Amino acid sequence: MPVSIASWNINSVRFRLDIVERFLTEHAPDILCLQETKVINPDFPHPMFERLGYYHRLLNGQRMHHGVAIVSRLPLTEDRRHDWQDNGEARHIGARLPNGLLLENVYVPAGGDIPDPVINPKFGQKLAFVERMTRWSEALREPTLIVGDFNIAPLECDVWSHKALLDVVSHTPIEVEALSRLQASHAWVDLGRHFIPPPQPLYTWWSYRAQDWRASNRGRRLDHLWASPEAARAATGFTVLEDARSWGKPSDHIPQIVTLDL
DNA sequence: ATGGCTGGTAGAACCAGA
Repeated sequence: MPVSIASWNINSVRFRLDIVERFLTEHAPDILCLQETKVINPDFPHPMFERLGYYHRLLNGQRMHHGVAIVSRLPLTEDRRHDWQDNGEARHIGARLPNGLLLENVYVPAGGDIPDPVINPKFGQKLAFVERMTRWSEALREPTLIVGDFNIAPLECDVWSHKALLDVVSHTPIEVEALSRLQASHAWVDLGRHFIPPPQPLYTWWSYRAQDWRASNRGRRLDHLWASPEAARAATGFTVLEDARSWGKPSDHIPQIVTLDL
C-alpha cells in the first residue's frame, strides 16, 4: 500500500495555517511532519486538520520557539519524544504507522552564529544533539524514516556557494562530519539525493532577506528525509515543492514529500 | 549584499532563526 509522507518547517503553524491547508489540499500527503510549530499543545489549530481528514495528531510544542507535530490520515501509535539536546526543548516526536514503519520527526538546533563550541555554546549543543541522535541510531533495529529540519547542508551542491559557506553555521566541516557519522551509523539513505543525485543543486530553504529569493537563489538544503535501507527500497517518488516559497506569507523552508510502496 | 527579514511575546534599543 502506497504511503506519502511530507516534512515542512512551517515557522509558526498558526500564522501559516492558510498555506498548510493549501498544501494538504493540493498534495494530499497521508502524513505531514511539521517543525517550528511555535505553539503550545492546547493552542494547536486542530479544526483545519480535522476538516481535511487528518484525524490523528501527535504534538510536542512549547512556548514561543521550536515545536514539532505529526498530522496524519492514518492511525499513529507509540507517541514518543527524545530530548536529544538534554535541555527540555521540543524538538522531536515519533510515531509508528499501521504498517509497522517508525517515523521520527526532528528539529535539529540551528546552532547560533559562530561555529565554535567554546565561544558559542549553541553550536556545541547542536553537535551534542547530532551525537545523541547517532547513539540512538546505532542501536536502531527496525525500518525507520527520520525526517525534518536537520539545519545542516552536507554536500557542496546543497548550498549556493560551498566556498562562501564553509565558515557559516549549517555547512561547516565539523557539522558535516557529525552528520556523516549519523548517516553511517544506520546506513541511512538520503532520499532527496537518492532521487535528485549530485551534482544537481537542491535547496529547501531561502532567507527572508533576499528581495527576490528565486533571482538571488542563495539557498541551502537544510531539510532531509532519510530512510533505513529496507524502507528506502520501498521509496517510489520524491517531490520538492519549490513553488511553496512564493505562496502568500511563505515559510522560509519548503515542503518535501516521499512516496513509499510498503 | 549574509543579514537587508520574520514571528512570538511583551509592551524591548527583545529573542531566535540560519
